[in-house]
Amino acid sequence: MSDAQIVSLDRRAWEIVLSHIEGQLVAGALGPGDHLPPERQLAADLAVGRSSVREAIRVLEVLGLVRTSSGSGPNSGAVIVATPGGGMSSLMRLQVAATGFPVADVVKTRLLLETVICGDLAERAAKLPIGHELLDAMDRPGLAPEDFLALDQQFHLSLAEAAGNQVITAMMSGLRSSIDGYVVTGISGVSDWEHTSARLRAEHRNILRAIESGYVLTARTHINDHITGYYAETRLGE
Amino acid sequence: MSDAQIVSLDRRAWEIVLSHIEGQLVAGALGPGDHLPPERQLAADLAVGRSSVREAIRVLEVLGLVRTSSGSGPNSGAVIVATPGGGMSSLMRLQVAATGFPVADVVKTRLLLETVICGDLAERAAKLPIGHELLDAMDRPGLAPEDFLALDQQFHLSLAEAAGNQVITAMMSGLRSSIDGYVVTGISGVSDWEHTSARLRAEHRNILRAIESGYVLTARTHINDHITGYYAETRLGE
DNA sequence: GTTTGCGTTGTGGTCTGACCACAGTATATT
DNA sequence: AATATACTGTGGTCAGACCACAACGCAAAC
Repeated sequence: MSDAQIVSLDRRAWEIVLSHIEGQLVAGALGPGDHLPPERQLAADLAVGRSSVREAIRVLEVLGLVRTSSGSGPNSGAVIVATPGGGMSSLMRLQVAATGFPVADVVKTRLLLETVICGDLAERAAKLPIGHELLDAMDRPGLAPEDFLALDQQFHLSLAEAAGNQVITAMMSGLRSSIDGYVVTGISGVSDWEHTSARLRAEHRNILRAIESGYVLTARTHINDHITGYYAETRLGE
Repeated sequence: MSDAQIVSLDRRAWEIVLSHIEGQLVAGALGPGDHLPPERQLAADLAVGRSSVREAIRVLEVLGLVRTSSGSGPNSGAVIVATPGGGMSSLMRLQVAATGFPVADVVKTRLLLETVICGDLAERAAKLPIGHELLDAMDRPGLAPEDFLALDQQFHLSLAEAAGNQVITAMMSGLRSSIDGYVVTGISGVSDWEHTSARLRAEHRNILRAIESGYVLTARTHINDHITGYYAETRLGE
């Protein structure tokens, strides 16, 4: 069921380009920080049109594998970057938009992953200084709901990063941004934002305390209730 | 840090096209089964070049949102399909190739997700007729290792599908195909394939039995040992 | 009347060539 | 030596021209 790789039996020209680059990646000939050849040269080398090269590079860009910049000098051109978060976000956001991913499934998956993350962190009794900083920032009075949610996202993402699994971190990033629109819209349905945000902040503190104290089950329960409660309040995930 | 959507403040022309289509998706003006306008018309409508439209559509295609076909008639053109598996596979495969995703993290994530899946299925004591069919097919004598692994992949994917979470199913699909090359290469390091495949088949049966009997913890343990054992044998995930 | 065959039409797929904007770099000017 | 200027190479974009392909419609043949 997997696609044919490396061997360029691809029919469309842009797939030839994509396979070629992928082949160089797996062979180690290309890696993070390296520059792709200029589009014109790549087109000439592979005997395809420049537009086909561009389509392939466009795909790589959206998938978070390259960053392109115009101009001249060492910073120009297409550079391998391997930042999976952006690609995962685009993918999930569009899939949710096209109803390929039900919002409820996104919410459930987030709940699942984050519970595991917090359990892992608690088992190691991990210290989370960045988390404390973000929570302090969220305590600022008069913080707009949108800014609060942005910090909230950073907080949860920092937990994923602390867990140290890059795949899960990217997934969490994608999951959150895919329902970001719904989350932001959801706050309009909250009657007393002050009260809600105070509760969320307290729950965050509890989660952090349980993790740093090494209370595995408590951490899991807290994060589970935290997420479940918020989605229940905003009528999401139904 | 999500991207700006819908509002076309995008700088690059292809992003305008992508935003436009995404906007129609979230608005419900486009959905699975619908046709995108012809490339030429879309270019004219949005006042961009056709090549920019093509770049956007190419992205959507790789992400698993549209299927394109030439020719005329109701089957031609770009059709919304929302098949997330392909997009997730491309993304993860390329990220692994570019060392954005360490193989060890992929393996850990798969282990995590599949454990949860089997636990869920066991809680519902789900019946899995498709799983039995696949296992029967894997019992065929003289089956080539590659074919065995293909069926193995289908078996594990069928568990994910049975669990009913489309996000997790897509993730499982992507995770597996991203390390497919390593898995296939790994069998060359197995000294006695007959013995190994017999063990794998037996473990599959045990997993299925535990699930259908509703033994949650047993199912979880079995799937965990099954995956861990295989990766240990093929020296993967190190 | 039915079937067969062929041209028409509209779609994506591709290539070519031509610009533009931009950012470094080299050169000339002061 | 400092500054201004021209040059070069990069991605970004567009326009136009083909091609292959699949469906449709109409006409000819049966």
